[in-house]
Amino acid sequence: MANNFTKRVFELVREIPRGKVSTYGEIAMAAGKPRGARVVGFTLHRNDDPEHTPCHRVVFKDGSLASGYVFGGADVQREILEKEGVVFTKNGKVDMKICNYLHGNF
DNA sequence: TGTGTGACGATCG
DNA sequence: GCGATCGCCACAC
Repeated sequence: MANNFTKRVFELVREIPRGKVSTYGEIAMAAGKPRGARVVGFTLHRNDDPEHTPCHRVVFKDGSLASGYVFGGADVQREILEKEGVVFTKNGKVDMKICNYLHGNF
């Protein structure tokens, strides 16, 4: 992690409790770059500290799971999240109303 | 130092 | 409602 921004991203992701998720956009906003959602994704892709960086808890703003999930695939990611208590809708997306950790946390 | 790229997100047609 | 396009910004080369 070179910048404070990147550092903040990992810090925030690590801060997500079990059974909760967050979005790239929310993390980017919380890290100080409201339009840096893309950078968040790219940063997590680099994944400096996979041991303490639960990137499976980071999803799209609409609740969709990230593409190219490195831990095994979108199906595995959904399974892990369900196991942790994250609620999924019948659309196969995360219920952001319940599980969005940073929702209204600004 | 400059250019290209991408785990996003919003807007346009 | 869905696909295509643009903008954004850190990082790799």
